[in-house]
Amino acid sequence: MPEARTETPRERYRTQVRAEIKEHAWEQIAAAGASALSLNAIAKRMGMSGPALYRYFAGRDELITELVRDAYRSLADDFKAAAGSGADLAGLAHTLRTWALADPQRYFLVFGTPVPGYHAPDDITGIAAETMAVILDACAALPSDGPAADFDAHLDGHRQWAGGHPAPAAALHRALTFWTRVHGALSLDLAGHFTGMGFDPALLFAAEVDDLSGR
Amino acid sequence: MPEARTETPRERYRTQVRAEIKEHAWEQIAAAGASALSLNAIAKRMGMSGPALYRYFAGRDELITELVRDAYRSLADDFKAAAGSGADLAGLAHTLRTWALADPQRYFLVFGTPVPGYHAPDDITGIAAETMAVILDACAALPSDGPAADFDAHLDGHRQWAGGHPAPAAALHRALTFWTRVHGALSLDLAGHFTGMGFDPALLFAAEVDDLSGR
DNA sequence: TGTACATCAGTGAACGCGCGTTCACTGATGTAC
DNA sequence: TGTACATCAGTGAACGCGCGTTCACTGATGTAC
Repeated sequence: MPEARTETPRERYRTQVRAEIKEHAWEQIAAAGASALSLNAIAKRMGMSGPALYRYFAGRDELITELVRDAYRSLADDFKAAAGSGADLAGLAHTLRTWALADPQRYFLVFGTPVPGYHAPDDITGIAAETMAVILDACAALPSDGPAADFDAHLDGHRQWAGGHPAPAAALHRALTFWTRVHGALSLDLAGHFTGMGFDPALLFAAEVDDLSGR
Repeated sequence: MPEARTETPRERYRTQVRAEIKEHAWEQIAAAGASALSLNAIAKRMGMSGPALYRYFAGRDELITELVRDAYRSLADDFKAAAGSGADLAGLAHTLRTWALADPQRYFLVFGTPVPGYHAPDDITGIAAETMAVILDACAALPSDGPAADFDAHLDGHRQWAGGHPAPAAALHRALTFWTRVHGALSLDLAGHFTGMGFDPALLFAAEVDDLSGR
């Protein structure tokens, strides 16, 4: 369709440079953590002057927010793709672990130490909800057995976070449990708290996933 | 005993000022995170000039390492005190949660986003081992039931991290599981990932602890 | 008890650095007639 | 196809800031005789 609003060369260039800036930002974060991210350093690596970046981002804060958004987006997309390929809860756990190991500092940018006073924009919260929805689906698909925990009753009365998902309370509970357990094993591993202990963190993670799926 | 080597006034003053510097450092970390810790800012708050702090700490890095060490120390002491008062595994979980909530940024200094390239001194690893020993004792005291997980066999062959603790593999497994689950629920909570979701994070934590203790 | 000396806490100036960000400007690229 | 103009990417200088850290120095506190 020739009438379709197509990108001008300038626009294409703009989005390409923006992407390149982000790539360098990620490299810098991977190397020294998010707090060491510097616009000037990025510019230098790209062979341009510092102020040039202000053509593409309003400032450092906007760049970081954009990186956070991209990180959430990428995780949500990975989850949806996994679910689309028929992944169950264990498959989602594997997806999260792979995503985290691919770039630990990206993981920590999202799930690590919060900066006091920072609040994520609303649309980012929305992307996080997409991810949770995939988990909820997977939990609802599992047979719910065993005795109901005390917590289940509370969840039944406080389920707005599930965005209207019709899953039974036991499934909501399992979704939250999935989230916390998987992050517990992952974050301690990535933070290096298992190094030198001798056992294989991957097996500990697998054991948690087994326990989570078959109960 | 009058012969006991007693502190000179100067030594007392020194240790007191060192402590005061650390207190201001913790306040600053609580307010803006560890990456915002600044020697000059601490000095200003104490009404002294920046270089004065170099009488007490070799530099910023030494101060931070000392804070990390104190944090580990304080957690290990709390655990030992709890165990000494007869706390079981659930009691230890409560101890950890209380410790974390008392100063979330202290928690994140120890268990949060790692700085790439930083390695803690050996004595800190030793303090962490003290904490783990308390957990292992509590796990060994619990009746071990249920079927052995695949992971247990691996742990039996890789138990040097337990420091010679004679607990059976199932107890080792439970100790690690305790550690990861409790951190999973805590770190997501403290990082604000549950805010606005509607349910009570304390109840989720309690549900995890219940599951951990009675199985 | 008093004097001479050593110790040490704290100061102020200075160094060098990198940061985010603004501003006026140049030069190339695209658009309109 | 060519000319006039608008758009916009990128530069270089500059501002103000706070940082960690060093250095030579002052002045008070403690020690030895």
